[in-house]
Amino acid sequence: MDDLIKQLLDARKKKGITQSTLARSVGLPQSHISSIEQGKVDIRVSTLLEMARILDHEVVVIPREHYSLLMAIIEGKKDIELEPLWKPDEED
Amino acid sequence: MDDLIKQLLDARKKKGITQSTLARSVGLPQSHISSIEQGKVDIRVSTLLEMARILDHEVVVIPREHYSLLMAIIEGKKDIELEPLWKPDEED
DNA sequence: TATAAATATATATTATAACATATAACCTTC
DNA sequence: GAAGGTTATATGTTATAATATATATTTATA
Repeated sequence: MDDLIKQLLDARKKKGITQSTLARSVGLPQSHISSIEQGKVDIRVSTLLEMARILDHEVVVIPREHYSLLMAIIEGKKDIELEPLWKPDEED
Repeated sequence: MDDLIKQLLDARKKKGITQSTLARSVGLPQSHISSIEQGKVDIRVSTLLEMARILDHEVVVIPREHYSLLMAIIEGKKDIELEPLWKPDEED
C-alpha cells in the first residue's frame, strides 16, 4: 500500500474514529474511504490534504537530503545526527 | 497557489530544468505541467509523488505537532528548539 | 448466536485529471 | 525585430476519482 495512505490509516485508528466518521468530516462516502485505505484508488491531492487535516496531520514536500532526519524525528529516535549547521573552516 | 505545488515549482527552478524536461521525465505533456504549476488542476497523488521524486524531493505525512520543527529544519534555521527527548524527573 | 457496528463490494452516474496535439504569448539575445 | 527557447491556452478524447446508494461481509459485543 502507498506509504502516505498507510499513515492516514494508522492516524485514523490512533484517533479512534471510524471510516464513517472520517467520511462525514471529509465529505466522502464511507465506501470511498474504504477504497482509499485499501489503496484501490489514486486519490487527488485535495482529498489527501483534507484527510490529513482531519486526522491532525500535514502533508509536506521536503528535499530528499532531509528525509532520513525528518523520519528519525517523527519516529522519536534519540541521538539524531544533525548535519552540521556550519563547517569549521573548510579550506583546501 | 497550493503550497505543495509552489514547492515543486521552486524545486524545478532551483534544479534549473524546464517544464518540458520535467514533463518528459514524469511522462506528462508540458501543457499539463503548466496547468499544474498554475494551480489550475487538482492532481492525483501519484502525479505529485512522481514530480517530487524527479525533483529530488519526498512527500510525507507528518503529525501536526511536528510541523513547525520540520519546517524549521527545512528552512535551515539555526538553534532549533528540539522537544526534549527526556524530561528531568517531572514530579509534582 | 443474534445483534449491531464497522468495513468491503457493487453498480451506475458525474466531474475532472490525464493525454495528445497544436498554437499562441512571452522572453531573451543576436 | 527575427529566431529560438520557454511557458500558457485551447480543444477534443480517454481514464478514473468522486458521488450516491445499496447491500454484503466481517468483526465485535450483548
